[in-house]
Amino acid sequence: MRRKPTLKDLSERLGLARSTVSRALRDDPQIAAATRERVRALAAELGYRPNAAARALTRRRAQVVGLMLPRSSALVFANPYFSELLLGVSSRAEQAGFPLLLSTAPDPDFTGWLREGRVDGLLVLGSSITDADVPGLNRLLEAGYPVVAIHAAPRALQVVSVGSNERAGVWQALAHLQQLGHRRVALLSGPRGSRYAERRIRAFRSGLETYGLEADASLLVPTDDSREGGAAACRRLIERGVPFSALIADNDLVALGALDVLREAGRCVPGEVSVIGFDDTPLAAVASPALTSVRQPTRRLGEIAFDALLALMAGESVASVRLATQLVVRESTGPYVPSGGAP
Amino acid sequence: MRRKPTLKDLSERLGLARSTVSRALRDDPQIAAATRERVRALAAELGYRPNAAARALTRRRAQVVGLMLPRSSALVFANPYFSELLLGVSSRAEQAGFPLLLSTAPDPDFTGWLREGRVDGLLVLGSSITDADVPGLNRLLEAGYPVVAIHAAPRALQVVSVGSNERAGVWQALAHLQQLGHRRVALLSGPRGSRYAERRIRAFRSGLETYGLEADASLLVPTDDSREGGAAACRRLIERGVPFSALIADNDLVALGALDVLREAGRCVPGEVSVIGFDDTPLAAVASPALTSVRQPTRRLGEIAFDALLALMAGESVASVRLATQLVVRESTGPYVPSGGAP
DNA sequence: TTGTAGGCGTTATCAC
DNA sequence: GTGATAACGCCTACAA
Repeated sequence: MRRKPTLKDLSERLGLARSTVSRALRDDPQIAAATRERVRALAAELGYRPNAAARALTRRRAQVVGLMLPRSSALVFANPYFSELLLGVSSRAEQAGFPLLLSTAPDPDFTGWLREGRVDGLLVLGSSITDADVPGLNRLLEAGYPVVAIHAAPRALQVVSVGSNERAGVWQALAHLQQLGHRRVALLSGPRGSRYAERRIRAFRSGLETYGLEADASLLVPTDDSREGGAAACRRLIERGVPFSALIADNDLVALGALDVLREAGRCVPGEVSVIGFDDTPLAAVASPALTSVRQPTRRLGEIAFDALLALMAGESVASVRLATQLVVRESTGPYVPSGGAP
Repeated sequence: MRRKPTLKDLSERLGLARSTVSRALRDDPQIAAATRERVRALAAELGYRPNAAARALTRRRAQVVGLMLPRSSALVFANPYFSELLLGVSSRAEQAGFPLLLSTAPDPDFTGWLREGRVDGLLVLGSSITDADVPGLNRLLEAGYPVVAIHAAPRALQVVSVGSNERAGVWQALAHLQQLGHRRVALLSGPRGSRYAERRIRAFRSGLETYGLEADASLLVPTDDSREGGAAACRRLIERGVPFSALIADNDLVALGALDVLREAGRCVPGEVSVIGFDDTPLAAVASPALTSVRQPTRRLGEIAFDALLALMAGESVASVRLATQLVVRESTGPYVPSGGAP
């Protein structure tokens, strides 16, 4: 592979100093128009491009931002949710001239890229941060490295985060079901023990109380956030003979799994059971019956997260953001009809 | 932000030469075990990490590979197809220790990253390469830069490509329809003029002949590869009164659009019209009726593309690959039933 | 086994 | 306006 041309090559062929050439290429106002043109012409001819590493070394910034989407967390790309997020982030990053360095490692090294100077700022999925990661990340944050968490991160982490108001989302779902007359609502939650799941479970419990719905521990089933997981959870509910006339799933995939099982079991949706998904991914609209789902403004979230990071990198101070969710009502929810199972 | 520790810092605090420290950290066999431990201990204590830019500068490699998924081409992330691809690529990249630099710019600069030394190799979506890009890319390839195209690239480009056998895919779809007794099959193709679409149109035409199906120019409608585009195309077909009993869509989204319109129009699928999608994305299984679709081994494609790139970077010679497609039969195709429209 | 002395390609700081 | 020169942080001969 032929050597790439460098500033030195240009300067020698032009009989100019390297510094002059460098300035000419970045149109420094103090350079004579004539020489600037000479330099640019040759640069174009040789196909010169400044070396990124050398530039990063002297400027002390890589002009890259990192995005960590650990595969472990919620199947990443298999979940359309992440596509949306990536779309939001990447569109802004592109505009700002910061390519994205992407990691999907199951067990991510949150601090490495930043400390190596590989990236100037970092976007992380808050839900993928474990308690074990907190001390390292906190040290980094205290040292002033720009980091933004997407979705809520552990409380102990002093990080700027950008997310949606999940509590309100859960309540919107419950309010809708209550208005339809439902009283026994199941929750197919996320993996037991994940902060993320716990948060929604808390929201669910308090919502039950607020809306005067029945609280019953057997209505709460954990899943692994996949379609199969949703199916398994729903099956468990049915096999145990737990009466319920509506269910809220942790995401649209889980809801689809539940739909599969309800169909198998001959329970009509929404005739006998109402189903609500979460995230309002493209799958929701395609499903049959089309899913009522709690929309998170995912793409917007990605955009806002990137903008926040950029501001942090510019030394501005930035506050965390919580966007509103919205219940998108489709065909999978309907009025409560007293019948066989539910009392 | 506190200065990051460097080799110099370590060496001074240890009373060693920078080179010794450097070697110790990369466990050079020629370093005394004792000093190695001393060095590592301090490095750990200070949280030392070698600076990526400096390392890239001396080693002449960035340890990064680029992936260009131009937004313009087929809606990128909105299409689950790309999620799969990204999943394949990133899983391999992760293993190999090469973070991915991602570009989604609508008008990508294919050669920039490579010439800046920002990446050591490049994965591009073949379908996004325009004829205008060819000369620049060819120069790069001749200079020995490692590039792999995913899916077929322009003929004129001497690039290694990894794709699936789309021709065979189209033929599989046609064979299936022929066996079911269909004679008039429509094609909702990709954007007029895209190489990609032209390729499939050619495959379609030759397939019609091979399987003895009716060739009729009015059965060929271009779309923009979106759900709305599919709907529009199908609507056009119906409004023009073109008789058809089956259709093949350019991708699953387009097929969904067609499904929407057929339902509106009161044409039963698969009773009156059979529909076949392309790509077998997760949407296909969720649709109702579930879509028969031509599966491309998309994730595998991503893996293979990355592996090929790695081999190229290692100086090995690599051949292009064409993987087999597979027709996944679901509910949207059925036997031809003579009736109203189709002769 | 360790140290010395460049060099990687760019930018920034002085001079001229 | 332009030219030397010294960083930036690491690596690799070559010495010792």
